[in-house]
Amino acid sequence: MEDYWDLQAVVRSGYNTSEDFENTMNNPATSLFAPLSFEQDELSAFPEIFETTREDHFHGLEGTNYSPSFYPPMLHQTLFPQSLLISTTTTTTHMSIPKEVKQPPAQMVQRLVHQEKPLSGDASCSARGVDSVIRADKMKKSRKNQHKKVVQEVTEDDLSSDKWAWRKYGQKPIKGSPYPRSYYRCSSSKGCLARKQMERSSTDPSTFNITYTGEHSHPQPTRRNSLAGSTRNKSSLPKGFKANEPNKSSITMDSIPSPTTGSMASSTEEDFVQQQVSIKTEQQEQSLEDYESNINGNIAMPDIDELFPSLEDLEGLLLDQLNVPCSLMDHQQQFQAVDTR
DNA sequence: CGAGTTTGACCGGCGC
DNA sequence: GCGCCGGTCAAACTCG
Repeated sequence: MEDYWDLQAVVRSGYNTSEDFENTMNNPATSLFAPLSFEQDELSAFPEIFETTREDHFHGLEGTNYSPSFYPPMLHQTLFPQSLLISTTTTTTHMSIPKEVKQPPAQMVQRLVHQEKPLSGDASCSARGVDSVIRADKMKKSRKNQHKKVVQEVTEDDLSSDKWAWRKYGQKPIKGSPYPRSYYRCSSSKGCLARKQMERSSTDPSTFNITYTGEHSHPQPTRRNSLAGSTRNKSSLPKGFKANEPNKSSITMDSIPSPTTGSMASSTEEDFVQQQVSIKTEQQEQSLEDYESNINGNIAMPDIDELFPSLEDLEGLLLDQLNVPCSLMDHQQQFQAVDTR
């Protein structure tokens, strides 16, 4: 049961208040999928979670009917099995769902919310010649870009799932960390302001803390590292990071944890359901990525409703395969009611 | 030859 | 004002 703490953290992060969360936990249908209940002191142990609002997730999708947080936890985990990492201009959310969900919350919930200070106004450039002024101005522009920040903790396997093309432009030793931090910028488009910082976690060297700043000014490449002739950074691991590390293959759906692991006996029926849901998950993740990248690229997009299964479909899936009656429409209405408050 | 990486230098922010 | 620190630049280098 305790294996689900992170699941609840993710789901809870979609609620505006702890009260909303508790209400949902008390709903019989929802609690069916979220059997674990937190003690009050456990809830208060992670106040930062409640600072994260639904708008933080899937930023840019406002105004659409899409509202992923109303899925009950089991479905939420199934549909969005990895990190929810969308930030607004003022708040950054870091939600990491590890493949092995065995660790206590304190070890896993790290930096949840960042508040970036606005840059101080007219930082005058010390005159070291025209080049310095131009350079400083460039730097100022790029640093202005940092007001949007997304922090992600990933395993080495997940590094290869980054579909953007990055070019390394620096590496620095960081005080307090035995591992250097690498700096990358998007190499797909010249004017793209997207940046990425990668640093091996000092607490868990098998994972990396990745910070994304800025936004891509272009659609996502159809395939990762799709630059012509570029084969040099396939592993996405800088030299210093690769010591004793074999090249990892791309993430597969097989590696994504089952939401039922550890709490339900395995069976062929469940395997079938998991398989079907995994297929949907892969399609949905790709759809969401495409949608987000195309928003950035100002490309006309189909209605968001076309990208995800209807609630009726999901209800049918639950009923047919798990024999679990559940009214997701009620959940949606419940969360819409919360939204309008 | 083009694209990515390495690495020392430079810059601005911040705390003292 | 000074020094530390993180982020960036850019020349040199590497690789396919």
